[in-house]
Amino acid sequence: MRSEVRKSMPLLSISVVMQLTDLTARQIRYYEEQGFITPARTAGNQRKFSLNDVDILFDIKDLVDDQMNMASVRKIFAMRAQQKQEEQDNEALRRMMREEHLRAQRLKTTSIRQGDLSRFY
DNA sequence: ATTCTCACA
DNA sequence: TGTGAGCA
Repeated sequence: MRSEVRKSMPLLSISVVMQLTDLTARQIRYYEEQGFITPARTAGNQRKFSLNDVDILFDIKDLVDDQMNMASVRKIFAMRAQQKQEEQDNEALRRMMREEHLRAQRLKTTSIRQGDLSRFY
């Protein structure tokens, strides 16, 4: 259909695309470099974007935003996990120290000889 | 005035 | 990705 032709017609300057997509010129050029869009060029080597290009840029932007959100979520989860891990480690350490303390007291008050005590380890 | 490529105190 | 340089 001719709509594809229209959508692919190169007529937007980079400044217009910037305003439309809220992306920086740097980003737009970078995405082209990555092969996501293939804007046409004028005789003066200036980019001319089609509506399809803009459409793709919107998609890319959404994906990038999602990635950032995921990164944020991961950070939060990682911090929580780390915090819990530290709490568990601390608790484990306390238990060990308490065990040590009790054992030391048993050694002090018990009449069992060292040799026999080894059976409990 | 705009955009382009290239490069990095 | 930002940003500034030097062109077209």
